[in-house]
Amino acid sequence: MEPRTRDRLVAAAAELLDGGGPAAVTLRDVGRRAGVSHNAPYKHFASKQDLLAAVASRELDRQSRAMAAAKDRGRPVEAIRRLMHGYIRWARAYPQRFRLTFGPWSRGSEELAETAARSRAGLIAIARSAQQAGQLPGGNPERIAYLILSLAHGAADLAIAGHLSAGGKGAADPEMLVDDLLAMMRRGAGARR
Amino acid sequence: MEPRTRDRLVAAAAELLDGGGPAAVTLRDVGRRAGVSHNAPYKHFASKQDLLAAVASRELDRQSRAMAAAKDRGRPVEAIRRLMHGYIRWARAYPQRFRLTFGPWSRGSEELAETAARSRAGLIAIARSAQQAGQLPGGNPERIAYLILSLAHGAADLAIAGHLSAGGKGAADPEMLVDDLLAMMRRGAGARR
DNA sequence: ACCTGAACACCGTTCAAGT
DNA sequence: ACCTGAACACCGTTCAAGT
Repeated sequence: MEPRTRDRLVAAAAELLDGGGPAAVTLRDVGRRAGVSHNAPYKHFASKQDLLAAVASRELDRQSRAMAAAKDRGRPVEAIRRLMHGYIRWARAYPQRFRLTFGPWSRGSEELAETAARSRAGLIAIARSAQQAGQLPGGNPERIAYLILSLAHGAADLAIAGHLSAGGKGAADPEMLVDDLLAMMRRGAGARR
Repeated sequence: MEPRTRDRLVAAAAELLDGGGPAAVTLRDVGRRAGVSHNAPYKHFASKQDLLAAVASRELDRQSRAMAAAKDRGRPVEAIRRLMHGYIRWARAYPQRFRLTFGPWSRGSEELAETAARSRAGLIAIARSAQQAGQLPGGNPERIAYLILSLAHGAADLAIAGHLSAGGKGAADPEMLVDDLLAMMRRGAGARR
């Protein structure tokens, strides 16, 4: 059985997005790549924005699955480290999908917001485990989790934009910053016992 | 003397950008707002992308100036805190300019990259002062500065995208996360003396 | 030096119609 | 249920021309 037209449209849109951002995702090219007319996408998506939201949804889905898979593998703090490194690797490998996913497409799409929330809940749960294991400082686990996620997200975004190195030297790379933060946090947790 | 056409074009572009993102910045509207033909922008900018780069440059310039102004006011760590809070306030007040500034516009524009580098150098200098005053942990001041900047940047970006709250509760806001990180760092600095 | 108006190719979207 | 082809309004960009 052939892959569904809808899936082919989403895949084509993702490829075009990688090539040149949302502006490069023309419905005519999407249709051409999927082997249908430039008009067929409208039978599956209400608009171009809807099609792009579907691409973002697919990316968030994968992230959510990675979060769930990492939940019970190794020490909690190591799981967090692995997840954040993976997040950064994804962002740098597919900067356009990364930007799209956190763009203004969450607006309106209920399902998209839920997938993202589920993914974040997974991270928070692991952070709570790490706290209980004495590998992260105490306090609200949400705040700890969001602190780590915000750093990884910001470091990845700045790296993509080329704003994370002084004169091209690259004295700080995103993975290193995540490790620095986790080390600092571990020290903070240790001081309490 | 009337404001220069060029400046009026940049101002018009910034307003349109705030309204609806880069797609809403049509050269026809920019021209209309500046009181010239839809074609006049091409006498000042090579392309629409160039015009948007000028908007980004203006924003980076302001940031760079804020960085310089904060340099010698109060304790270094307080200056950093004030700067990061200001950064976050700017990002949330003008999300489209924030996104544009760290978008793919740095590519090609030499001047833009230099302004950004100057701004970052200012932050690094303050971080170094804070280290010497025992208000931040030791180590490479660049890494410390980029750690703080990445967190502020990431928290602001996630907040804009609506990905910083679990179910709309808003358990973590960007300013709070910055304060958490700085407090943790101060504790780390204290442990060494 | 700075601006205008016509023109071109392209794009998102709509519509009437076909299986 | 899914797709096509023509058509419309709009946009970035170019060009010849005007002061």
